[in-house]
Amino acid sequence: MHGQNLINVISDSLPNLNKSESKVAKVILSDPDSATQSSIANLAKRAGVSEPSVNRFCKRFNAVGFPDFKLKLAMSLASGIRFVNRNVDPKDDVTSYTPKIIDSTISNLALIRDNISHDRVNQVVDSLIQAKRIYFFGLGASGAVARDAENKFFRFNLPVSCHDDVLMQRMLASTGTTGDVFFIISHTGRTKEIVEVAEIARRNGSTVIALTASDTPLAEQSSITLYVDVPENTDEYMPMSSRIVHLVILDVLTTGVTLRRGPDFLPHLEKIKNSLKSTRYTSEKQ
Amino acid sequence: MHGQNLINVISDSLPNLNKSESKVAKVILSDPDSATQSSIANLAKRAGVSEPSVNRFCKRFNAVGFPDFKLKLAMSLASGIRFVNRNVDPKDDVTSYTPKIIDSTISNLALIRDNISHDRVNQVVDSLIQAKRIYFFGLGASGAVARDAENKFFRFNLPVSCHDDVLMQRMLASTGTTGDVFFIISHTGRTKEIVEVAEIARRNGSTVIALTASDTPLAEQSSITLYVDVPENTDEYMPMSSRIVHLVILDVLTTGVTLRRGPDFLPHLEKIKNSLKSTRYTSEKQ
DNA sequence: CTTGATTTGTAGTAAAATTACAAAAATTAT
DNA sequence: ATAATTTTTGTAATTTTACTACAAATCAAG
Repeated sequence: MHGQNLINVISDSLPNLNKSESKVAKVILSDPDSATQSSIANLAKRAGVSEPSVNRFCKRFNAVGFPDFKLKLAMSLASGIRFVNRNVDPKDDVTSYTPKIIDSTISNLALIRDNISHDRVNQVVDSLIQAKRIYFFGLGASGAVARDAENKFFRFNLPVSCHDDVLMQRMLASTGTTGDVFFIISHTGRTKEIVEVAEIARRNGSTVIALTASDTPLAEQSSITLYVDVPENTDEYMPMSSRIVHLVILDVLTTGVTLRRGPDFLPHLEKIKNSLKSTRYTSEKQ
Repeated sequence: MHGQNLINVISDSLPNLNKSESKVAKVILSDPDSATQSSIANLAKRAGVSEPSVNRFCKRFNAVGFPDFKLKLAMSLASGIRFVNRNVDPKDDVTSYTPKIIDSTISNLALIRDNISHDRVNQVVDSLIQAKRIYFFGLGASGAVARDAENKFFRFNLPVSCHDDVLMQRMLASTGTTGDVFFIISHTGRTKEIVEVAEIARRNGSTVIALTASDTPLAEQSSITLYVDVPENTDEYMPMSSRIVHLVILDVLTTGVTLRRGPDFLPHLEKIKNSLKSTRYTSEKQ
């Protein structure tokens, strides 16, 4: 794991701590910022324990000693992710649920950053570059993701389209041939229709790329799968954030395609950018 | 600014430092990480100066003393080095551009987390809850965002729809009345058509909520604006990440609406969730 | 060169953190 | 239950670290 946030490590191991250690933990968690600025004596006093207890606490969390612990705490505060895995609570107000939701999204992105297979990404970029035609398929929330993907890939001068209608997807899948790429986006990887579509497409010799969870029927039916295993959200109030992760992965793929195309391709992208200029009010700066 | 990076502050003021201070500065800049872990004696020795010189150096940069300086240095390393300002380079390969893109998205999210106006979010949640009808409008990439928003808000039993067609948007805006909410999403806030649509809607007494950049024509035409100022990406290879930020803000808004609705509303959400179950292959676990 | 200001270092002091060890709890076996 | 053992916690001494006051050195201007 990529250096999990110290605050969360502490709060996760809270049940495994002994009496004085948990006293220290609580004081630190209640106000981590002030903890980074107090001396060991001060913190010990606030927690109602002895100084060596605080020191032992620090060592338990893989710090050399108290100063080192403060340093690590400060760093993990600075790195920004404060509420990872903290669920939204019914009595939260804006000031608390807003950072919670954003932080949870951030932590999901950090997770995929550390776990995505670069080989797979490369393979997918290869397939997309060689494709005669690209179809982006998705249903529901993933429909919007497919839509976004179309918008981005359109700029590559590739014959690309996006479909969120099951019947249309079926028809296209069954008329697809070798060289066609069906890029299927699905959070669950278990939606029957979409799995069937993948199967049909593959039977006809098309390449099926799936952006979905691992160990799912859709993953099985695909030529290449980019796995996105975002932790299940058990909390009613927490929004599903796999969409965001999907979108960012598509950003990665478009970047991969752009780079593979080489610098000769940049003028083309520039042209598309410029074509939109006349539709806008100019900014004061210009 | 968000607490300027200490490293940059030091290297900027390098010419204004006296002999021993600049010796200290050079040692710190040459290896900031190790500086955060050394004692004042060690650092003094490495810089070839006395301990009080190091101490004075720290005070010059607004630290209480050496330990406080180390803390600040560590924090600015943690927040800076990770994300922020790492552009994709034409000779990057998958292993380098993938984390760069994800990190840049993360840093944009962290930025909005620290800067979004909670009052505005509250106002918008209020408006959405009281709305007789909600329209989500967007063009291009923002069309996909609007689409996603519709998908999410649909579950609230509110009459909601999504439109990415300019003519349709115009017609709806001009037939809107008091109580209708037009939620307009735009990265630039300068697309002529969408600004006009906002103007028309507001003239007819509808509420116009904009999710866009500050100081733009669209922001001016709106009743409430949620500002998303994602740094301009000058780099050709860097994908536009305001979409992602927009989506996450919509997550925040839906959470706000859910919480405002109170726990009585949860069964309804549950019902919708269940309605999708039969469309899926069950997971092995169940 | 001399005067005054600034910079730097020395030595002593204060504070902070750590260690070794002993007392107190808690746990286990009898 | 109670004795034995382990674990937890605190006390006190030690060591390390940082800071302060002051003096020496360096530098600049006349």
